[in-house]
Amino acid sequence: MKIKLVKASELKSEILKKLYYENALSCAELSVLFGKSLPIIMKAINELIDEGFVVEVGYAPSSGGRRPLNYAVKADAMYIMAIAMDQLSTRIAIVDLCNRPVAEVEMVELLLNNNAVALDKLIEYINAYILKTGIAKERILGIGIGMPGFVSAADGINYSYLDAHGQSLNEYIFSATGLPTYVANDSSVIALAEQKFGVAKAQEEVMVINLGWGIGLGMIVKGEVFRGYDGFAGEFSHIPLFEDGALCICGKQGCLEAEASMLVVVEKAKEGIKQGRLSTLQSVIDDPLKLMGDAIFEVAATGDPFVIELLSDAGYKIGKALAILIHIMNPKTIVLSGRGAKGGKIMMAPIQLALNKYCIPRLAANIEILISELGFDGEIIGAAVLVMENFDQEKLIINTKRIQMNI
Amino acid sequence: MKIKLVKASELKSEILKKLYYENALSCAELSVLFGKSLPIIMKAINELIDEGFVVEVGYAPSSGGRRPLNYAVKADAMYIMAIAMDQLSTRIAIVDLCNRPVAEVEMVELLLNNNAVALDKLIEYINAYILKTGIAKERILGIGIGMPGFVSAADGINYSYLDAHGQSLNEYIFSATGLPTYVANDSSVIALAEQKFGVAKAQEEVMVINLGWGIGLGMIVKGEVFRGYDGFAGEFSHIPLFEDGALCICGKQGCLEAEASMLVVVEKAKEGIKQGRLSTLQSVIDDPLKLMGDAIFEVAATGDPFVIELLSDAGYKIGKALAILIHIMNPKTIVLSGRGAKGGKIMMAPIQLALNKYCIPRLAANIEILISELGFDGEIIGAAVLVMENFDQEKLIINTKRIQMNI
DNA sequence: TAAACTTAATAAATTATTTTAATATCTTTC
DNA sequence: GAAAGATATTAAAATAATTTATTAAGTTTA
Repeated sequence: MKIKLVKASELKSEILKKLYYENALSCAELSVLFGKSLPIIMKAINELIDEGFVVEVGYAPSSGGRRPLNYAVKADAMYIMAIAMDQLSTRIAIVDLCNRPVAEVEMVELLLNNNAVALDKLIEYINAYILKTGIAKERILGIGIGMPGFVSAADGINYSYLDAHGQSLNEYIFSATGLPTYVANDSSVIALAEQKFGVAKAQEEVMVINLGWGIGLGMIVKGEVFRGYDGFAGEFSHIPLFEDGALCICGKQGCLEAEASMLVVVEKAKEGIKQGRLSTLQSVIDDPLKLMGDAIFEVAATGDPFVIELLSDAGYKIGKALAILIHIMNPKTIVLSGRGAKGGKIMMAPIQLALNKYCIPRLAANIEILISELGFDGEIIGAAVLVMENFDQEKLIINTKRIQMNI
Repeated sequence: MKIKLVKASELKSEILKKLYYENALSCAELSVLFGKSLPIIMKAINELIDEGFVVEVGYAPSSGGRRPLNYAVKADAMYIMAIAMDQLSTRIAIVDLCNRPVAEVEMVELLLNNNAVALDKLIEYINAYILKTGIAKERILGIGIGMPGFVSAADGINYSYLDAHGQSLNEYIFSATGLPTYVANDSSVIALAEQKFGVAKAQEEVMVINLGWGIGLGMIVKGEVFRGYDGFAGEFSHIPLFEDGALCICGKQGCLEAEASMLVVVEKAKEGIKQGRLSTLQSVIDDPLKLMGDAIFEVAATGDPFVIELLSDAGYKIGKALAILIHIMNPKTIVLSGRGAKGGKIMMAPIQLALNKYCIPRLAANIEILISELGFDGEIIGAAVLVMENFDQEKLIINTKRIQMNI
């Protein structure tokens, strides 16, 4: 692993971040990781222990000498509020520094589309949840929010939903809750989670496909989330893919999303069953969208031919789009994530088929396609990571005082 | 501009690189650029002067105080061998540290396709050129080579041409010439040139389109050339773009290259004229490919309707491909470069037309499309940059000795 | 036109970092 | 199972970097 250059003044917060991501490390390991001498790492670690952020967690196995003492973040030193939104509903959680929820994750209905009060509703839910869990705001490091739409994480603006009258959502929510807030596109948040805690851990070149009601793309480039110049990179689902495809909500024809998203699969399923196709789905055909979506994966697992046909068709189309992505990005790994990751196993074969057809063999040869193990939790974990990514020395100092004041 | 963290042991070579890119800088500017204190920059600069790499170049205008003393690289301290290859011919140059050729640039015929002796021929040409110019090898920093094909710059291997029996081209050419050698894909080399010395100077998110016999893509991501995991990123011209397009040399159908490359434009021109289309191109229809290509741009500039129609058609198709690229990468700038950049002006309108049709408006809105001013020199300059990108403290020390030995 | 204000370069003092050496603890090998 | 080799931690010495203060040189403004 290449060493990460950090300024001396940022060393302590960078060590804390590293421990958050890596769980447990020894001083010697941190020394090589940061390219700093042992004494200076030692000093930083001891200060972090005194400040209540880090604890010793026993000895690691020896590799031929004295056993190294491992250090880890103190899980309950601080908490992180992690929020995962989609067009229909929003999940709210507070997790500790080991990403474990400290209270039940709450799911609330919150329609984003054409909803002028969505933002204020969200803030209500946030404040209510904090109150309910009884956790002091001073112990919460910040709020991370993954949300659909054209989101500029740098500016904190979502150009599609949650209008804060041109103001930054980060600032708006901060002033309404008192907590530092960071928003980002849902797919980029899921990519963060997969690269820090998921199947793509520590990998440098990863494309994470967010299979949901739409089809999103979170990109990891050179080991970091890539968002492009305006923050809109990874707008994968609306590239012109099929010459005479279905009409898309974006107004264009032939978008991937209009051909292969979970929404389309559900609708095709309904359509097919109405026209007499046999399927065990028949019993849930009048259920709301969300339940129908869940049912599809259950039924697929039991081998329902019609559903498998639908998922295969979607998979092949996703594969064609992936072929384009691979040509441009040449990633090492592609991760199928999001709520639709459950169907990943079934889609794998048609995706590979499409890659064989549309990819230059040399490019497709070494591609590794993985299915997320974080699944539905990915966006929550990613939202927490988002807060830690923005953690710096300044915040370390602020929160040190809070811990010592024993709030 | 954000500061660049460097290890103390690499400071001098990093300063030298910076001066190479920026032409002239004061100590105070370097101090903020590297986030180091003035005394330490001062010390490094004075050492570089003593070693013969840097010279004072007069005072910069004052911004309200004492006028800063500017420093620049000593242009003739060292030389760089820069080589630009395409499938048919190869240009060889030796440039000084201001990228000025110190002898006439030589163009030699060198077919890459199915040519087992191409590599050894290249080495012959290299050695002969050095001999001819009379420059001591010890004064040449290294050889940078831009070449078509699937090139892994990291491994120094071209999987398409110039087979060195699995060995690294970098090493093979080094052992045959005694000069450190760095190869890279031609389009990525052109992108380097555009970002360091061209219209995309210092920009962070740039897509450089290499319009040539094929259509290449060099990507600048986060201010650096992006090559992907295996080094094959930017394989732009073979994405599945047109459902029933022309057959491509890659074996697939509907590739951009098979529809819009200069090769295709030339062939369509010949075809059209044979079928009776009127054009001032008529007189050169039996000329070799290269001359015909040059003629196309000359004739286009005079307003030949048939040629403009052909270029517009190609432009529209390139625009459709750019739409895909923009959706995925969200760049700030797109640069039309390579030998076909001369036709950029004419292609601009149809490209914009295609973007309007195929791009989500928000993404296309702020895109800046520029035409290269480096033109045909781009690849040569980029090849020189490639050598400087690989310049480090170790090489600085080696070459300091050489300069002091007065070779 | 001189005083006040900026900016740049240099020197000395202070602070921070790394090396080196010493010690503690564990694994391997004879 | 003791001695040799390896790794981790701690302490002291040596080195390096930054801050601060000072001098120099130029601009702006009253």
